[in-house]
Amino acid sequence: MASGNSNFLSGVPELMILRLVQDQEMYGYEIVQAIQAQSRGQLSFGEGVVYPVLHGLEKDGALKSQRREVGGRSRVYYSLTSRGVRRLFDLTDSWTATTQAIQAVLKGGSALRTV
Amino acid sequence: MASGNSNFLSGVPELMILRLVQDQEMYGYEIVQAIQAQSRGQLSFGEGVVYPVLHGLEKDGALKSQRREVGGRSRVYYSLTSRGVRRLFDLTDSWTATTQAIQAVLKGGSALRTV
DNA sequence: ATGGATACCTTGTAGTCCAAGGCATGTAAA
DNA sequence: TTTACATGCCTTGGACTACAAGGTATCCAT
Repeated sequence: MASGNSNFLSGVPELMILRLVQDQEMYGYEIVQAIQAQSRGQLSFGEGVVYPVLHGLEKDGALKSQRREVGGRSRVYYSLTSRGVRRLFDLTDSWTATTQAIQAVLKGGSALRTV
Repeated sequence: MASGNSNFLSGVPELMILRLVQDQEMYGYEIVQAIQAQSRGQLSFGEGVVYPVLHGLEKDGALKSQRREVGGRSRVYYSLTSRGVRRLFDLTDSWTATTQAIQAVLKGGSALRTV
């Protein structure tokens, strides 16, 4: 049910996916639900968001995939490559820096009052 | 000079603008520089970003404008309407909730380990 | 046998940032 | 004087991205 992801989410799916796959290899459908669960329903990226990002990351060499049959189900498991690890670090840094910068502006002109 | 705003910025210009104009009425060109200054160069939204957002917000009734001549310069000053105040509050809440949700996922499956 | 969950996928649309350009005025340097 | 730069407004075109919607297929429970 959870939906209505109002904005502020550009680039976030990629970051979330890389982070989740860092802990353990996962498949697309699982990732969709993990994001909902771990964000307590706040975030909800549909399969139309997740699958294209997975394919893009694999194409860029940040993820590697492995198709596997589990209980009569065909799943595509993804895991991080060394390149993906680097990418995750970079994105995390970028995320931190960006949110801090935004916070600085939200807080007010403290940077100006330093005069 | 400052540029290279890598991602994570969808909807952020609108939030920044509303927040800045909350403190004092400002004009477009001034806003462009204020964002750079207050974020210490981390954020940099060009005029091609700021002006359309200003026009959109005014069209939505969140901002009201007033053209004024200052030192032979023609400036368009923007200030918040009551609707803009409401919008700023909503966006700020949304921003906070979203970043916290993202943080929760970044931190790890603590939500799952609660089992 | 019907529906729902699982599991993969693609298409089209809409929204947003952004670089690049264009116009006009003031001021300072050359 | 003319050249350049900062100020100040604006729009256009492209590119990216989230998202809804739809499509296929299997399994399980009703």
